[in-house]
Amino acid sequence: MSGRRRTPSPSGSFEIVVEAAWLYYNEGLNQNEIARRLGVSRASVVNYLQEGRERGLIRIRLADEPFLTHSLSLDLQKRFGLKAAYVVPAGSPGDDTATLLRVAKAAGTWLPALLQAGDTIGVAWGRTIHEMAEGMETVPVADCRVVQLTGSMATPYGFTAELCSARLAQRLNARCINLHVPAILSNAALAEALRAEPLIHAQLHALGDCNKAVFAAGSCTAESHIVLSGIASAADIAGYRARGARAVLCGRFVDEAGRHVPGPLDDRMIGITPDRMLGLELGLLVSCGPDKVEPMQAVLRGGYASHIVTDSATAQALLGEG
Amino acid sequence: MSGRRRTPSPSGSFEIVVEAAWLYYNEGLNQNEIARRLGVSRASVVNYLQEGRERGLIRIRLADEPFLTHSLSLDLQKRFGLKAAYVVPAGSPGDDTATLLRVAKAAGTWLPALLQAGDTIGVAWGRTIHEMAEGMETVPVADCRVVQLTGSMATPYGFTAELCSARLAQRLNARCINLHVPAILSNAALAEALRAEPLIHAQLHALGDCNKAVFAAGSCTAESHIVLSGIASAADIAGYRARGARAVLCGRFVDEAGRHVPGPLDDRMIGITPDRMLGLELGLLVSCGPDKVEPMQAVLRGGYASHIVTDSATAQALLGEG
DNA sequence: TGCGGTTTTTGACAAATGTGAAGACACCCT
DNA sequence: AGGGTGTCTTCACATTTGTCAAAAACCGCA
Repeated sequence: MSGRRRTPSPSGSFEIVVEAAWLYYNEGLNQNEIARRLGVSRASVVNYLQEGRERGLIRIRLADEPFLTHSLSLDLQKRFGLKAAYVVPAGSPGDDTATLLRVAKAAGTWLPALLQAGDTIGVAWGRTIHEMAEGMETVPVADCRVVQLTGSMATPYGFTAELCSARLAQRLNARCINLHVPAILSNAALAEALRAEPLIHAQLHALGDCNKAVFAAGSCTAESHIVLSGIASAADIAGYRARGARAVLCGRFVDEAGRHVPGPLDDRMIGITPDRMLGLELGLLVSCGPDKVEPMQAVLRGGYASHIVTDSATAQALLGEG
Repeated sequence: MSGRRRTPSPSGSFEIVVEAAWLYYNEGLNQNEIARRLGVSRASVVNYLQEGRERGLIRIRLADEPFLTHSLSLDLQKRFGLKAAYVVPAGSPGDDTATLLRVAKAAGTWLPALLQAGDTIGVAWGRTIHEMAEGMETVPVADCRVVQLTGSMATPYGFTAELCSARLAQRLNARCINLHVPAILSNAALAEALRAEPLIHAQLHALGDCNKAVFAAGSCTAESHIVLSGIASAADIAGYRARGARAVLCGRFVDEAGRHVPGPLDDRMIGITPDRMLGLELGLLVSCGPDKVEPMQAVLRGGYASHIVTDSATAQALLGEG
């Protein structure tokens, strides 16, 4: 749990680390007894255990059940026709970052249970998704692919669409299929030309192989990610909003019922379209925060999600209105 | 991990337990910080965490990988054509009970990963199997059934075939199909009559639905379980052994190549036969100890197992001879 | 409102765990 | 052989965690 420790290197024999960890976690001995049995000082036992934790030998997690069977979970499930809803406690209200990290963490621990060997998982872009991939443990999924659902974009934050998918792929020991093009081009002709490029074409084609997807709901306001990252201008947003857009899903605008709201940007964008995100085996919506309530509702009504991860305050808000 | 604690009851709100556990295990705060945040004494935090552990909210386990990728594991896998081999460190040599508990524990943590929704799991009888079921955490598997592969028997130990399957079913939240008849009758006619009983017949029929099985290898000697529990006499064993029997699999005798060795007891026994244990999706052999080396080799050669759990000393012995 | 009985919380102490600097050890290079 | 270099271990101390008995809060009931 606590901070860095131990002398540098990866240490000699792993055997003894395993033995110490076994005695400590499986047999419940304390460090003194272990030290005696192994014939080393207790401090060494501390080091072995530390190394075990660092190397991922020791896995500590909270059970999923309490979060899945919470009354808010069941309500969300029923209201929006979901297969399951993971609701984490909101924690300190006001601290949006803390809550976001909780939701991301929860998504990261839950995700492996939702995957199977052979899956192809589409991944969207966003802070939550990024934190999810970053913070999760490595859990190999056999014969698995991760594909990037949207093109790249200028990054006002420290992460990119590539990073989201690459990191997740790494965590799952999956092959990563990136989409090495900008999310938006300055004109439709160029976008069209790029889409026709063999390499890009193949990558876009791979999107059709996705049987599962992980995404967030983006807000459709002047402060949204999509504006800050330069995909759309505040004017664009205003225009879309006037035409009913209430959420952003993988860069595309959708209205309050989750229907795609086409517009001037579509032709210039490269990435998955909403129609292709319907009917997947798994659609995992990972989002939270008061500003995401409206977009989440839109995405949920559109039927894009079969599963959701959020916090209790957001869940309450989702259920409260309408 | 440590001993009993806390005042009796199941405590009021679970919310705060979850919150404390989240802060402690997911966010790495120490108990003082948590106490401050929650506005309670640190002692209360200790109690919440204790309760979380008791209620199964907090799951601590060692990763499977090190045990599956150990060189002995790979050797076993290759030598006996297994899909995977879980080899735990032998620990204190000479202390057979300690090793058996390790193997049982390992089997219990590994098993859920080998199961899927919809499985029907056949379960044999034995100390190892019993300890496995007893010591494992509850991990619900959807739409799952556990069936008892052998009839019941007098119990010189504290457990029965019923208990093995019942407890495992409980751990997996599975339906349990018991076989409420003696494993052995005093004469073939009676056994025949029992087998024809509608209720028993249906239960025996259910054995055919098993797609997975968990079993141990029994030794074929005068000291074996099968003698101590009164199924066979020392004389029976001697006879079978003279005819090549080297192991006991679910109460039936098999030779060094794992072929069924028929004999006088078969007609009087009620339970699965070796031929029906071949070709399952999963055959999990869980055994260890020097006396089990010969029987395990027989069972492995017979192709009954696709997966195995054992300790490193036993693994070495299995590989060493022949 | 006051009173047994019970559950929950807490403060003070005890035990277990974590840390940093110093020491031991092995290995390699000359 | 000698000395440098890096790893691994250990000692002495700091921090964190666990325990117990006593106090506080709670609850139903007269």
